[in-house]
Amino acid sequence: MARTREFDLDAAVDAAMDVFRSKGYEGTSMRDLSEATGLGSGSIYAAFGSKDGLYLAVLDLYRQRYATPMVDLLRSGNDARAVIREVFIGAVDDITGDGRHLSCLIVGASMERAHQDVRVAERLRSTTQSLELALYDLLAEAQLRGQITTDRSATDLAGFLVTSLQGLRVMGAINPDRAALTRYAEVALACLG
Amino acid sequence: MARTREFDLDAAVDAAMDVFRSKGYEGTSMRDLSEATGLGSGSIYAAFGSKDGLYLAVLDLYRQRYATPMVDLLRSGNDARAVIREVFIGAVDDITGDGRHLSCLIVGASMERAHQDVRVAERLRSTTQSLELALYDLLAEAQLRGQITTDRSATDLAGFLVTSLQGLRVMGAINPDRAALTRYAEVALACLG
DNA sequence: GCGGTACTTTGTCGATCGTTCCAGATAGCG
DNA sequence: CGCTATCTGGAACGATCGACAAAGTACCGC
Repeated sequence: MARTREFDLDAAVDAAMDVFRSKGYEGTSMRDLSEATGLGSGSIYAAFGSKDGLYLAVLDLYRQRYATPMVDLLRSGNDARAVIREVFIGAVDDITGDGRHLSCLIVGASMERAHQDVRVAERLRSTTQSLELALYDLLAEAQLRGQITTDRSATDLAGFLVTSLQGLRVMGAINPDRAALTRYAEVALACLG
Repeated sequence: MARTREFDLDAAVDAAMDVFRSKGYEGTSMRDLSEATGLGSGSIYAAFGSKDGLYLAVLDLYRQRYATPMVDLLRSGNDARAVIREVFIGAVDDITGDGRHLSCLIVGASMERAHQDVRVAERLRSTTQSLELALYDLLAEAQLRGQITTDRSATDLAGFLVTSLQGLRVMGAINPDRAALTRYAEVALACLG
């Protein structure tokens, strides 16, 4: 080994995340990424190989930071309705959190990149599935305990909830009205019976 | 006056729509648009002024073609639950219709353009609002007739349904499974009580 | 402290970006 | 039929795109 890397790789991915979230994939140039990370383009290419490579790294960090904690929360063993509400409220907070207009990378990638890059599509499917699965396990047990409706299968309810979450992200991008989004989320929660 | 315009302006916007829907705004080049419309770039700039101008024209055509009929259907005076189901089924059909991966321009614009172009943001808000309003009128009357739940205000139910519709578009982009999307839509409809 | 190696920086590559301009073609008017 | 205003396609613009190579720099093992 020789000279050590001077910059924090994670910090660079973190900085790049903000850019991709606010400008999208195609709307972000290597120059934008250089400025945001403080790295020369050479360093970026050495570390990530390409713009796509950096984007994938950003997507993975995003999943690790936002999707994984969500799944963990759902699997924490607490009351089903309570944790699901917590997840929804947390999502609304994310959406309306600051005025920096940082849209959800998952939804953005779904619209812009899923059809162009199979690696992105795989990650999106994987993320969605693990979220659906965590919800399914939670809902199925709650159904057994008679805590929520059995009119619909746990599978359908789980998929529906994820759909609602994605919908909230879109609505929030159009009109970031926290009170309204919260009420919409409450309607979705009420579907659990 | 002298020479008249030779090409069909609407047809050009129509052709451009497919490109923007499959590649997004930033991912579409003027070359793509020239090829799709069969026009030279000079003609495009003469007719629309800029890439943004053409995009706005495309967005307006999209609203006229998809959003307006939806509103008309909701205002047709038929049974609330039936027309709402029809709207949702129609949306699922759109999403899974062909294998050409044409994503919803409204959702795409919400994610990619709403934060960058105020004219786009205005149109998105206007479209969403007229859809919500049509749903509100329909739901409020159905509530009076005792056909749907009064646990939630018609306003919240309307917003929730639009949110679900947007969510279906996102989920469809990740995994265009018509049967699954239909079941998720049915769960949303069941929320009407 | 020295050689070697990995990392960083800088400059630049050809391609392509959105846009503009121009020369030729064409249709309406006198 | 000639004139001319307008439209057309394509050439060309400067800027910027993603990507890369070479040169400089700092660190490790010896």
